Amino acid sequence: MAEGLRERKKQRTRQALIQAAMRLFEEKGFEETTLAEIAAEADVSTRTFFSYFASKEDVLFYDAGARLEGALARLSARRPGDTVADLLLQLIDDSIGQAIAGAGTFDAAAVRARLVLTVPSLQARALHVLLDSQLMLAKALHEAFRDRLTLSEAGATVGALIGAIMVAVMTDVDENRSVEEIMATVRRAGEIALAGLRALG
Amino acid sequence: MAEGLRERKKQRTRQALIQAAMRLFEEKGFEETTLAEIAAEADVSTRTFFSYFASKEDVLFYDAGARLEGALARLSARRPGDTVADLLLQLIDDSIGQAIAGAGTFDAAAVRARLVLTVPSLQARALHVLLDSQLMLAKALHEAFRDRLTLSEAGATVGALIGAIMVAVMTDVDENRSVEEIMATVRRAGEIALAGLRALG
DNA sequence: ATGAAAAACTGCAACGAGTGTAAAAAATAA
DNA sequence: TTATTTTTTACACTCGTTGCAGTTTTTCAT
Repeated sequence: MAEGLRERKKQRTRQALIQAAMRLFEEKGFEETTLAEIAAEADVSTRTFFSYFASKEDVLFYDAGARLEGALARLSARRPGDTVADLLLQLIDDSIGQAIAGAGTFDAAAVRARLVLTVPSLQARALHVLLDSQLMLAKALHEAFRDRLTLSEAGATVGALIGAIMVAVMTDVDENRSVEEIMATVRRAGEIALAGLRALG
Repeated sequence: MAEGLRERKKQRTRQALIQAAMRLFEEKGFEETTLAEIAAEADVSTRTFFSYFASKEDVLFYDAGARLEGALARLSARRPGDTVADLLLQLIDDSIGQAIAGAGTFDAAAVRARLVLTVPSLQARALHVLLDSQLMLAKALHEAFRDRLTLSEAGATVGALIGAIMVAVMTDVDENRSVEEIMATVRRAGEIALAGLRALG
């Protein structure tokens, strides 16, 4: 773990950039925050920002990789008795759990959610990140259920579940529904998407 | 229909911009094509481009609005006997039909498909356009089946169907599957996503 | 037709994101 | 310490995008 000073310093710079960016995005909005400001706040040159993140948008999704890793681990830890639907619904529960857990303190997830809902370019980027995740999840699901699901079928399954939840939640958001209502919608969307799976076996 | 010279000229300029852009994207790639080149090819100033399209990416999706209109019309033309699943699968058939119909001549859809699959920013933008469409479709589906589907449920249904197809197709694309295989996957994904709907009634 | 009003187009200046490059600074290994 | 490797920095440049002010084109009432 002791990776040497160089590595530690890089992690510190990365964290500084993330925190500076999140703070500024929260405070003045995404488009109103300039890259120069983020770099200044993190005390590095503007150029250096780009050796840590490929774009201004990427900072916001700094933990996407870790999140995905967790989900993939869940899938590969499938126990013989688990059904496809059970395993996937577990993933959803996990995500909701994480969201609730982070509801105290300074919540990066909340800032991100607000930004993604209001800034078109961020929404687009979020969808792109989500698609990549779904492809990986599909692969993992296929591995976990080699006997029952082709890769395409695993893709359809993951896509149906995530797609159902995402669109249902967005309609709720458009209608200014409360958090409780949205949570209920997530459940219901999961049912709708996976009911077929149970029916088809 | 005769909207006057002004309107006709605007349509011509719009078409010129679209064709110039598509030709250049096809020829040299999206990122390699500069806005100045597109404008020059269409014989307008760079500045004028932006009174027709909000961004370079938007040109590629010039027909998204019309496509969506068509789908929405289909939904509102629901006849009393139609089930939700039938109506939605009809939409899918329509889209496939259009894709095949356009397979001759200079195919804008094919160019767009290739670009969307290879240029990350375009993929993100496409997903964003698709999400918006899904939200509208959900609203229309809700209107068409007021008695049976809440708005959230309509969202979940549309999201499940489109999500299933999209992710399944993308896994196929990643695996270099043939067009025939992909078409089969679309069918199968539709089944998986909507089987639950039939089961739930 | 003619001139005023509205709409569209243009050139120009400016800003910010992102990239290539070469030099400076910092960390590592010897 | 010195030599080597990695990281950071400054600088210059391209490109997408926007605001603005002035010019051209179309419309429309007379």
